[in-house]
Amino acid sequence: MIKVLLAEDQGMMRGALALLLGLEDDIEVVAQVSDGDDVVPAALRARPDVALLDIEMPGRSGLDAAAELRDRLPRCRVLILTTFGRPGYLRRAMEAGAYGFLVKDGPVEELAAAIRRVLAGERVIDPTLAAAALSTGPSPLTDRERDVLAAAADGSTVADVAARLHLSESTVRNYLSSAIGKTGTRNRIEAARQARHNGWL
Amino acid sequence: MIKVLLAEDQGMMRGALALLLGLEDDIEVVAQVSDGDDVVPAALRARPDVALLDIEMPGRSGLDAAAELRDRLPRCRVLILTTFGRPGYLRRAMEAGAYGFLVKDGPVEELAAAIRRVLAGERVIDPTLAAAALSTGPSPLTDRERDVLAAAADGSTVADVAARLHLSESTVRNYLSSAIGKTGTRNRIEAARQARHNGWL
DNA sequence: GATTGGGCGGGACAAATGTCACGGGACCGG
DNA sequence: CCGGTCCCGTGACATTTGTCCCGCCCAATC
Repeated sequence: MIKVLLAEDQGMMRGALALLLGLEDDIEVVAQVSDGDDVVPAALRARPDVALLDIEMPGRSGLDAAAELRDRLPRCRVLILTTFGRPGYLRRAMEAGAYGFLVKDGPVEELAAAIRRVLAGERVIDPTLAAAALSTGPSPLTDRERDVLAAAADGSTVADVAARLHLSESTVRNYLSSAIGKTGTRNRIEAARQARHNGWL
Repeated sequence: MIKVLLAEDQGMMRGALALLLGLEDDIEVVAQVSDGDDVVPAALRARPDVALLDIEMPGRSGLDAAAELRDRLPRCRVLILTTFGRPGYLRRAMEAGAYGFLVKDGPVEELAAAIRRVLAGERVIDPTLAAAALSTGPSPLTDRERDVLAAAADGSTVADVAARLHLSESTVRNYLSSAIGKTGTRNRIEAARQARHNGWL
């Protein structure tokens, strides 16, 4: 019996997946959580063989949870299941020690198969996505540029961002400018879109 | 046997829901589509009793599809199933003749129950959401303001928007300014966020 | 020990953005 | 017919944003 932990914030999705996985003879869902912060505690209690993690969740992201799981529960294989096949997400998932990376677009049948393959030690990654991740390259943004861009993405003015990050306005403008330059875009909005699209935020 | 059409672009979600609904004794999924433009043709072929529609899809939105279904297949009850409980979405769903409005956050058990209730002529709406929709009020934006704001939301400059909508730059600036004023925000980014959040785009 | 790159900030400038006041035309309901 | 509202446009203006200089400090690296 393969013991699976399921981390997914959308109730209907989580319920449907749990039900669906429960139909498999060799799979048992031993824990369900809807908040990123609950992943590790639940895993320590339930000791799953495979953790199926969404990335976008309340609390910490599935990527952060994956990294912590690798340290605290190395026997548990992590399988990322996400809506967006962003290159940067895949890269970060691999760095966090994930064994597999699935997008929610694919057919449901893939899921149980991926769980079995991951448990067997195989890596499960969509080849198209892997190619995209490699061709896109790692994020060109420095930590600060990323922070500033993220802080400005919601419509905050330069003054807002400066206050929130304890920087001078000049500094904020400079970081935004270089982020815009590195992303090859024309303004902060396009830069933020681009960075988000690539999974750099 | 209740015949259900399922329109949802995310493969895994669609597959899981179909499987799940298939487990119910009195429900049969007679059609599945992943593109908004396929909804009406598929419905005309399969003649479902209930259409379960996502809003955000490639092709036309589930709301538009709902409106067309009401005209072309009035016997078919529409049930909207969406990720975001935006007040404007609910409002538009009702105007498009939908019988129910579910958010994907809720438990899966709700789904089959909602289908049966909708078919019985009942309306299915989350009370909290209904209250939010009423308190938020209808969109204050005129059609043009909405178009311009939507066109500017992706980082396009005023010149881009003007060219795309065949307007003068001055006009675009004026519409943006009034949209910003009406949403009570400070710039186009906040205005777009606000409008999107309320389901006004 | 010198070079490089990142973090941080200043100043000055052009361009884009947001605001305001003001027009005209169309259409609709009272 | 008149008032109101939306559509579309102008011109002027203040503010914000984006760019390009410059500087200093620090850590890693060669």
